[in-house]
Amino acid sequence: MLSKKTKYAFHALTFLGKHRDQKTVLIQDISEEYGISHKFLENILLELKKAGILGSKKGKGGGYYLIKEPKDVPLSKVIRLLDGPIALLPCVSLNYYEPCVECKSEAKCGLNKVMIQVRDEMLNVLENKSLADILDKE
Amino acid sequence: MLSKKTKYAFHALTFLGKHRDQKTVLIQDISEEYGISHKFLENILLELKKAGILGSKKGKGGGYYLIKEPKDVPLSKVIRLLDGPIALLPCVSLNYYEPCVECKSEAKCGLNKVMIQVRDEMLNVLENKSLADILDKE
DNA sequence: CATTTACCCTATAATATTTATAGGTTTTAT
DNA sequence: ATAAAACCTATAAATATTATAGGGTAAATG
Repeated sequence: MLSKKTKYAFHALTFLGKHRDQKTVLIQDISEEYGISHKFLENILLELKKAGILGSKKGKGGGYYLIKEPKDVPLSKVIRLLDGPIALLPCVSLNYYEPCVECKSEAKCGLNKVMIQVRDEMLNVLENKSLADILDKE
Repeated sequence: MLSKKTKYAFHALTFLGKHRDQKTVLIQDISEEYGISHKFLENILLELKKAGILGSKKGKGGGYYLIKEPKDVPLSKVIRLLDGPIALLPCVSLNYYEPCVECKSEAKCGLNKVMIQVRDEMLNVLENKSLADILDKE
């Protein structure tokens, strides 16, 4: 399951995607729409900004806005950013690789090999679906 | 990511699958092979037994053994048993459904719709890969 | 039939992660 | 100047995961 952080990130991105006609959107508008604590959401939006997905403007009249085209925000990017690895085991993660301490040889580990296949099939889905697909269905 | 519990379950099932010629396998043999605490593993094997995947024999000469054919133990079954939902959101889980508190209408939620598609594609992979696939690659 | 072996069961402690809060700092428009 | 709003870092609270403990129960053996 995704963490609440990631789910909230998707909600926020959806809201921002639906209001691209506006210059900026307040944190508060998003937090009220989904009943998310303002401060918690703030941290999430900051991370999305640092990742280059959102832009922001400080001061009066400021707020957040979507920088990227929705089709250029794959689900995989958001999940990796807020939740970490998509792979089911550390030893098959592309972005967060770590060896399994109990494993004597990855080359001989059947679980490792199967989980690489699972990872590739999951990635195929999560990299090809994007914020645009969510917005299309709203 | 899978929990250690689930990863250990896969290790144990792999070990039991590789020793199907024996009548039974000791918890200790498995725990030593993978460096898993005996007691922690015991809880995991018990759950696998309650789920009808393993059988056991008490007393001297006892131990665990695989009841099911490896091809009849899909990854999805083990993951659901030890880790819970496969779906990325509670509102799209088939086996552990819960509505999202922040959601006014699932029918109008684009995130919900996309995550249903993701779930179906993930399930397609996890239901069609089984312990047999792991054993084939050992 | 006593003893040993090994699974069975429940509770609880330790640790890690997630979720949430707090409080100040900086920037900008008016 | 003042108010509005994002920025930043630290820490507290809650929850989930991981691990341990200790006795209970069944079966085999001599």
